[in-house]
Amino acid sequence: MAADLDTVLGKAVTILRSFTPEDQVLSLAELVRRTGLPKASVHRIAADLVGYQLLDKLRGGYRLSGGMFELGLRASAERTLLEVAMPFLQDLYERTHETVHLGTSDGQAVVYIAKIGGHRQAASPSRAGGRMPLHCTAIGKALLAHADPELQHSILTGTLERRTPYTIIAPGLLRRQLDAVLETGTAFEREESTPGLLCVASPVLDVDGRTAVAAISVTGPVTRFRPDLHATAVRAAAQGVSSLVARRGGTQVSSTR
Amino acid sequence: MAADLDTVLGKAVTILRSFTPEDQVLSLAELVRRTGLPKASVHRIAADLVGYQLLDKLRGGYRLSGGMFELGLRASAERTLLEVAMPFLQDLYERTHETVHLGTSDGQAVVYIAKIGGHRQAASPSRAGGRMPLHCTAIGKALLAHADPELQHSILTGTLERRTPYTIIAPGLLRRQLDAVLETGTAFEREESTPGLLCVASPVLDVDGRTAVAAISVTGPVTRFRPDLHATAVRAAAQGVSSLVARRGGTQVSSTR
DNA sequence: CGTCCGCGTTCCAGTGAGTGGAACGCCCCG
DNA sequence: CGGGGCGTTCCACTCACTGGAACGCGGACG
Repeated sequence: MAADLDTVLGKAVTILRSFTPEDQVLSLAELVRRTGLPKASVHRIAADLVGYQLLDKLRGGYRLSGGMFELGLRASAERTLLEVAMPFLQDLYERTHETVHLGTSDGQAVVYIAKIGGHRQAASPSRAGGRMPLHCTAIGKALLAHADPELQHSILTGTLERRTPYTIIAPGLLRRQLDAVLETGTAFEREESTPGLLCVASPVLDVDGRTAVAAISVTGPVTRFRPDLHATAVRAAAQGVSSLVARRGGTQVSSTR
Repeated sequence: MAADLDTVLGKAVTILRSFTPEDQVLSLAELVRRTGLPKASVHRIAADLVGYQLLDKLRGGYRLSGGMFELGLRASAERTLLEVAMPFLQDLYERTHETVHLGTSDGQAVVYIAKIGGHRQAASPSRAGGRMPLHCTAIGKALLAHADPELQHSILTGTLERRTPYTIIAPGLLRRQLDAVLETGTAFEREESTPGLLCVASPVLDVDGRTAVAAISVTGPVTRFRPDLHATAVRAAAQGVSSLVARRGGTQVSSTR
């Protein structure tokens, strides 16, 4: 795990990794502090990295460069949905500090792939691998809205399980909500699956911009959670994942580890 | 330019760079061939890179890993619109083999920021820095559709310059096209600015998902170009840029080089 | 004005990390 | 069985990398 600090490569990687989304530009001294490496070494290696277009040197410090960005993009293709999504989920959690979920459909129900945060609320059946009905979760609605007509029909005409007093069991209302999802790109849930919990979700779309590969959501307690405030952040994250997943066909959901 | 091949770092970078979107997985032998480095060195360095989570080793070869991807994402924030967009423009060009444009609005007209391809058609006023009216180009329409009402109004009620027999000069029709852009995320142009040229464009949206930061387009000759075939690719590229530009406020259009 | 501090840069002699040619084992194919 | 391509391992040489130290600069402070 710990990058080997006794090799050039290890030092270089350590330097590159000490940049964070918060601190884009780091001075030499700051790099020395963060990495614990000798000043001269950091100076030399950073200079080399600039030469290799992995860092930009600007007055005031260094910055990860466009070359680095491009290299990362190349890595995004052929990547697993989870791998691509994870940074976005992290980011989303940083912004909202509420529980973040990534989920797909197995054709009948929501299947949760990943969950971040949620120190506050224990458990919920949303642990990775957990399942929940499509009709009463934000992720489910986001997926269902983009699902093929048959699935929609079978869900809408089937029994809509009542999980809470607020679960929507009227097909007409649900239908209208799904239409709204297509228009706004955002799905909501208000205590429809678990009392006290609100949720916003956005679909991760395939290249065609129609079929949903997965959906991302943010969940929080009725007491303080304002779903609409996070709607754009959720949508942005979902779009980000969409655009990266979309490149080059392979939509393998699970890791081949 | 040429990465220094006599240093560990240089070799490592060379190895990383020899992965392309087409060839995701490279065998050791293939890496040796591409880099021209001695087999033993490639083997050792690749192994190290795996240790640093920059490469995955899987049966059959190596692959840029999730760690690499994440590092690239970090580099995307604080990046210039052009820098972020460029890889997507490249990719779009690879797919379509038609002229690709990136453009913004300066509040009155389209300003072209970048252009790729177009060996076939000479010039056009679209060279980076060039300007074109908003009402008769696909990029212009994409931008205008998301512009604030005042700008829309002033353009629609002003004189719509007739550049070709096909230029749309009826405010009503233009208005309807702009509405369509908002719905579909795609803007079209058919010989409205230059005889013989068709164009598809999609807006690069800001975090809020409403205001357009820029737009991306693909242009081709009437003779063979099928705009609708490329619509999804263009939209995907634009969304990709959107999601990356959206992270962390700074939308600086030009480079600070 | 002098002093001090933090930062970036440069120097340089010592040395061990990196080097790469070569040899090895494996598998597939003819 | 022999040949070729591939991944892996070995190892003695050496030169690229090391990092402590010294330097120059600019800004803050008294």
